[in-house]
Amino acid sequence: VGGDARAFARGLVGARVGAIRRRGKFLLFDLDVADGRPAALVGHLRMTGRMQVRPRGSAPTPHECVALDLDDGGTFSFDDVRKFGRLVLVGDADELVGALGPEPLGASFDAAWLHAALHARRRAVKPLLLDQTFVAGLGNIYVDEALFEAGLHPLTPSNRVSTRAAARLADAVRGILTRAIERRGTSFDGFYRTPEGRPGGYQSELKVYDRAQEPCVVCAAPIRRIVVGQRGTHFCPKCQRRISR
DNA sequence: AGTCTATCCTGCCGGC
DNA sequence: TGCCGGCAGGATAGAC
Repeated sequence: VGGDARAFARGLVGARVGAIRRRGKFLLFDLDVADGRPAALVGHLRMTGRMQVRPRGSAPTPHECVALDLDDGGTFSFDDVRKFGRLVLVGDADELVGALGPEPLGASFDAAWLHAALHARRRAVKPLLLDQTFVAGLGNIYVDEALFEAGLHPLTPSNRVSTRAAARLADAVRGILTRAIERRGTSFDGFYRTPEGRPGGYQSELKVYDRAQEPCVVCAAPIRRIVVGQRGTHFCPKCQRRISR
């Protein structure tokens, strides 16, 4: 979308796909090509993007933006209703990957690291967690859920998060992501689908996200919705105080 | 440097 | 009924 389609095609024709990796929310297709051509195809689904392989000659998906014929008879299809997604050729995928923060399910993401990293900045904790260069892979839904689980108000200054609260937050982030992956994602708005075309199941486990005015599952106080950094933000005013313990 | 704000895009929902 | 304004959100460019 918006790029130079001709150059995109020129860089891909004849390229061989090597490893396929994920880093944060990015999908990386390493390309085995020589002579200075782009070395990786980088994809991002953003809100509504979908990638799938359909039989060559089959009907394009409703909002197909890119179709790439593969040599095994399939067609790689990138479909995106809102055109927020990206599919870009880059020379060095490690450049992009290196700019991202640690993987929240990786070994380096733990309570001690998180506490130190939070205290190295002075920013509201929610926008910081959404910053992909701080931690890679967290989106709006899971940040709201993690902050609730940790009992942290979304506007808490990052350098005021206590050691104990940072430990709760690290546990919450890992637990929620692990559970959400088990349930194959969150499909509350009808957009997100698994590669098999089925909705995920985590939406039924959401405790604050999209639950404004509904009772908190812990204390029954009405869940509040505010806007933080242009993002809808949901929290329990009783369970998530501004001062962390 | 670090932090904040506007922008992209379109299907859906609520209000009149 | 039908129309239309407003809302949702990840990343990024540009502003301060």
